[in-house]
Amino acid sequence: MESGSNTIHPEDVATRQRLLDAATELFNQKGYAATTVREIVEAAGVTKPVLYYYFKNKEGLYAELMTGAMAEFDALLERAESEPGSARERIERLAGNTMALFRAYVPVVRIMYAMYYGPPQGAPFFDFDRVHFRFQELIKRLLVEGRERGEFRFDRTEDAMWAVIGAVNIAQEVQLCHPDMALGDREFKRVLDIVMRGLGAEPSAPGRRTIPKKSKGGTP
Amino acid sequence: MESGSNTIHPEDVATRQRLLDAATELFNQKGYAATTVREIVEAAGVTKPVLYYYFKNKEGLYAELMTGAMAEFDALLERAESEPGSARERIERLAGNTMALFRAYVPVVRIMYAMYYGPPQGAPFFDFDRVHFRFQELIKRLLVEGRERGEFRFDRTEDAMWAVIGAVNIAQEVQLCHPDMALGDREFKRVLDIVMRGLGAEPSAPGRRTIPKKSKGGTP
DNA sequence: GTCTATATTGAGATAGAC
DNA sequence: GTCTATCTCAATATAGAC
Repeated sequence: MESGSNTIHPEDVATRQRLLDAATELFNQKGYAATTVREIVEAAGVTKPVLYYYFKNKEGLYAELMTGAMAEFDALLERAESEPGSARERIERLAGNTMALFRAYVPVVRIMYAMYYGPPQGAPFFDFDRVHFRFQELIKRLLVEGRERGEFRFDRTEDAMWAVIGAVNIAQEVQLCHPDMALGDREFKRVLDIVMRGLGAEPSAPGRRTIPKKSKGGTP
Repeated sequence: MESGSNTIHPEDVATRQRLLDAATELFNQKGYAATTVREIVEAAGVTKPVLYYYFKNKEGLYAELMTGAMAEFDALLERAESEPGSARERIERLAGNTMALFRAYVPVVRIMYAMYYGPPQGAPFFDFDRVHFRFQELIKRLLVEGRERGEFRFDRTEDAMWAVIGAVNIAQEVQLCHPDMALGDREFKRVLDIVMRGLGAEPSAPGRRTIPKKSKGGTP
């Protein structure tokens, strides 16, 4: 302030981040409602006014956590809308990136799950469903595109969507609840490949090299 | 007591059940911790001592809800251990029965999810993971059995298991969180069929009537 | 202002009559 | 089996000293 500097000092971001981290930790341990501002600032090694400076209040801090993570996922979906590659490639890339983001945000995601499934805690509402729906719609579009291109073969788009999302979803749940048995990138890819195969996709040449068939679906 | 009757009067079960129902409703609305005994008994139209008569206390009532549902699922798994049919049939039956049970217990399951994901609420601990693991193990065994019989074709049992469980899991989540778009028996079966196909299973003759092949895997 | 001691409330739990 | 009346106890609020 006094120095008139318009740069962000390392201490600023560090302090801000320490508050976010401390809040994340505490919200996870005791829940949002049971966590007091006092506990957060003590854990972050700052005083109350610092929290009210960076965030409006406890709700603001919480909102920052939620919107921060959701915005990243939104951005991921945005990018995924206009990416090159076959439908299958795009679905697998989207699913993989989703998992990577999920892993990076596990502590925040825990809070989201607690808010979504848990009892009301007086926290401001966030529409966690919105991004899920957007994800679903994108998957559906990619599936339809893939079917039109002849990559996939399925009757109902909804069914195919649930099969794909089921794989992503279970990988997320295991990551969240049983990190010890979490699926790595390769494991997840293999699970997704099972679904892809179920959707009539060609084997993705893991190991053996196959020549892509030119004639498809003809009479034997 | 005085009549010496050993039959259970309709009023008895009704009262007990009303308490369970009222508690379920309230635990869902406000969470376990925030729900008072007074609210439960008022909602059930009885007085406090009635609750303490049928259940030891609030924890006992809660425990009854949890163990009741879990016991049913355990029984389902028990039965599924020794059932006839192909591996695929058994998996599909198990998955279908699981979904039916899930639907029947949705209100109780909501409480379980809140306890599992939500903040601590001072409720007694229940090992919700146990039944999941048992379910996973059974699925794995059926998958291995199916592969040995030539019904399935997959490299790693774990991958196949996650693909199957992913389908079951997503069906449950949609049932729980978006009942309006919940998968019915037929829809769920179709999603599972996609996974089965991914596992190399033969198409399950949906609609058209096919003669079961006697020779399998032979050269065409 | 802050602190401690006391009051008040409200929740879970029980005794004993009917 | 159910009720009325009561008890215990912990959290919270508040008064009043410092």
